[in-house]
Amino acid sequence: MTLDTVLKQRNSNYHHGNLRQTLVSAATNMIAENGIESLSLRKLAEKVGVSRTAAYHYFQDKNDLLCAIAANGFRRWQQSLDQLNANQLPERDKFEQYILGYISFATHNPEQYELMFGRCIWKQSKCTPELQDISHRTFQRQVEMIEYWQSIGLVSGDSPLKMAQVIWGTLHGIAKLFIDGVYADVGRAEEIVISALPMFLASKV
Amino acid sequence: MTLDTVLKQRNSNYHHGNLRQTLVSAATNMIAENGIESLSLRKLAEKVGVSRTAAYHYFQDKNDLLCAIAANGFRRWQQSLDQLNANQLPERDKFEQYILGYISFATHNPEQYELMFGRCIWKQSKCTPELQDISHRTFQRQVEMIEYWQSIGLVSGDSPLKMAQVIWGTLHGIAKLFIDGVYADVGRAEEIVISALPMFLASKV
DNA sequence: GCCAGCATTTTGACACTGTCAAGATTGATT
DNA sequence: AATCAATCTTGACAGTGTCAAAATGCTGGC
Repeated sequence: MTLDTVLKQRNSNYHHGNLRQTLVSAATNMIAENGIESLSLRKLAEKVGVSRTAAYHYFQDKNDLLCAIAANGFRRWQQSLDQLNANQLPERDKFEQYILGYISFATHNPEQYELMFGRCIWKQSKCTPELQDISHRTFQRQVEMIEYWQSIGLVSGDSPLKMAQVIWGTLHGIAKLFIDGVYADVGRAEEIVISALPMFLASKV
Repeated sequence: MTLDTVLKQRNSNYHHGNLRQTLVSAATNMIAENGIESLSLRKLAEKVGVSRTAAYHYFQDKNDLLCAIAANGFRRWQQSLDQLNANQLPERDKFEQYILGYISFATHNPEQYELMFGRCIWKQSKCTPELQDISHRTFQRQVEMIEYWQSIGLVSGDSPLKMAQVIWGTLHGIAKLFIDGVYADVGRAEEIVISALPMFLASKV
């Protein structure tokens, strides 16, 4: 596809060029601004400059689109894990960075986070194969990281798997209490999670 | 109001008698069965045998009704705390019962729990004065209980308030991961939270 | 160069939702 | 018995997700 083909396609609404990706990113912006519940396919279509049902050629339904947004979130989260592992830090600091990174990701992308880990998609267990796949891999990876930190004696607990689930639970819970507005001041989330850190560590240093 | 007045009111739809309470309890049942998102005022009205907009005489809008359900949830939760405190148990066992009770309440009333602690009401900060009041009292009480357990050396941590928030976060997070279907088998929630118990305790017994 | 076929987008329609304004019904009070 | 206020209903409107059928434009084969 040549450049002017793309440009020509930009002008006409027909054969938009990359409507699918445009829809996903526009939708991601819209939920970030006004929340998941106020996203409608019609407003999205209008924003993108396309008719109300155009999205149905790329997504089975609204849920399918939301799954795509969530999957993107997992990709971003995976990248930040890669970045963390690339650093040559002492494992204790890595663990701390992991925890802070989790809270930071959640509080800076609350709506995407909700799609990734919230009831919206998982409860009705209407989960795209793509999302199923990447989320499962991410969960797995998370568990393995914590299991590793436990195996080197950094993290406490007897059952590695259970401890991983507990730690994840703590991070998720603190994140959600702030994100959802039960606790008011989101800025305090990191502070709270730092105070949870010694709880996880085998030697309370 | 005499008995036959009530009975007469039962037959006619006009002057139902206690429509407000009927609506709340019917709605509570409906969300328990099919989830919050599939509750509509119209289906509710039909179930109760009343016209679509009848509820608007008792509730400002749908959110107002949901707040009433949440407030009821807090009342129930307060009662279970009363019951816990009435028991003459060693404090360690009380703490364990508290934790198990929390998870049990959440997993047995997932939709009501979501209304009490979830984004649905709090995020848009559209919170009834009644709900504001009782929820605030409950949060306060919860914090005080944990602060107490900490003051007698049962629970670890330096800042009592922060530790209370961390513990609550952990319970909330584990509950929500199961409730929302991120973790599959809800039955394992109690098992997980029990494995988190030593993490909270000052002496790991 | 043109046409068939295909991918892509639109239009029309439907059932469903929350909510408002105006009217209807009924029990209680005078 | 008449009036009033509380209570409930009807009608209406804009907004939603989604389906079926039609319209549009690109592309490969002649």
